[in-house]
Amino acid sequence: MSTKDKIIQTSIALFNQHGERAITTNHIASEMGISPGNLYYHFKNKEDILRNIFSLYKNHLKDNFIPMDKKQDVMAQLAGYLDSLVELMWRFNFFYNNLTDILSRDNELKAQYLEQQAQLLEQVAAVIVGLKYAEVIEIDDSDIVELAHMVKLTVSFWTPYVKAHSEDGRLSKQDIFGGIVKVILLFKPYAKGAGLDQLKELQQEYINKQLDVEQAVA
Amino acid sequence: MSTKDKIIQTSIALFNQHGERAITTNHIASEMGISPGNLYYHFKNKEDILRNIFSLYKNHLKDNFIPMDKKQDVMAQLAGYLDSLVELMWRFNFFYNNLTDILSRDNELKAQYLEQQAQLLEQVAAVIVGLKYAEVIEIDDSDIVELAHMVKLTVSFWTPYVKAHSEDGRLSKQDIFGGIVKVILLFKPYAKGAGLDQLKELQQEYINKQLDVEQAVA
DNA sequence: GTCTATAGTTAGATAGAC
DNA sequence: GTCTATCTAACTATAGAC
Repeated sequence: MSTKDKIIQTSIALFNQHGERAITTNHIASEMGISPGNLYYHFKNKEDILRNIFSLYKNHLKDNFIPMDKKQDVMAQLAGYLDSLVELMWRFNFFYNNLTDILSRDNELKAQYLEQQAQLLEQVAAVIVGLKYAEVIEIDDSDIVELAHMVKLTVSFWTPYVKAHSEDGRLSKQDIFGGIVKVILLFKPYAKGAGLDQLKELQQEYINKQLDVEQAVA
Repeated sequence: MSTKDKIIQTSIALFNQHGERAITTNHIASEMGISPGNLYYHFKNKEDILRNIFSLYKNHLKDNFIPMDKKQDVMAQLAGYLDSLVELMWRFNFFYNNLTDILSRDNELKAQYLEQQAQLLEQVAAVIVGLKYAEVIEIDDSDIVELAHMVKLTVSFWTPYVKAHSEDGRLSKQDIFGGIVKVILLFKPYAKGAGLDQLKELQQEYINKQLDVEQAVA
């Protein structure tokens, strides 16, 4: 791995462990065993590192949140989206913990974030519409965007919520599954008939993952 | 107002405007026209100020989130709780924006927060139970705590969510009403019959407040 | 591409006079 | 209770050698 990539990966790991605020460029360099000067050869400043991390975040969503295929099984696609969200919430959890601060310090990043989130809202709304047309759920059209916001809010802030409620402020991968259980909870009261049973089953899968002690804490 | 109280009020105002991270003890003193030394006469350090602000937060909830009276109108009591949440979300919005950081820096505050939030969870669950017994909503007992968590998550992180999505990163009091609309949205799909109509009406009230340009931006 | 050394800045906090 | 002066520590970033 190139030094540049290693700086990005080390930064993500340290930010997730200790929080973006607590980690300085010196900490990152020190953890890697390189000099601060070398870090600044590869990145203009800390914001430059954060922008590169955000690119990874964007790409993850671009690669995994592809539009629904109406000919395929809707529930299987939903499960795929939820799995990709698990990865997102785990890998970039530091980002949500300091979202307001990070965005307020960098207007360019903020602009990118706004654009990306607007697109994500569309995509989430499209999934809800897909569930509606597949008759998994029944929902007024006027509530679709509102529900999409709630899904986004939950995905974004589940990890800070868990951290705030854990004694040591730490997060395990299993905690993430609890967030997915909450996302499914958002859909569940709109479900009917066979759709309700499917959602309950899917929710139970994530409840099991959440409780599974065998689960690796990567 | 005593200098001590004025420091607390000024801190809240500055933290809400610029974020807790961006505001130093010097900024607070300067804004008040007092010396940094004077500020440190009244407070041991920045965390000491934050603990005092958290006391106000706790007291607000203690005074406004009193247990439901089953003999009184359930919907009226719900409306009262929601109004007190508006105040909470507005007045202490800086706190949620930096929740992870603030709690990770002060173990004593963290302990207080954990205790307070555990109690709040009970109270929110009790309200949901109240809505169920008043037959406003219909919900499985196993979902009540999950839904209570979602209410708490929404109340806590609605303001960071709005800030992250606003061009200038600023928040107006009207934005808060949008969060209450989301809380009601959480209940709505569980509602039935007359209860559904009442919830829709209540939600519409907050939608109107959200859109009302006359609303003061205190 | 990497290092050492360090400049420049700011935040947090204290000492001691009034 | 309030001020001035100041110190320490830490963080960001750069210069210049290798």
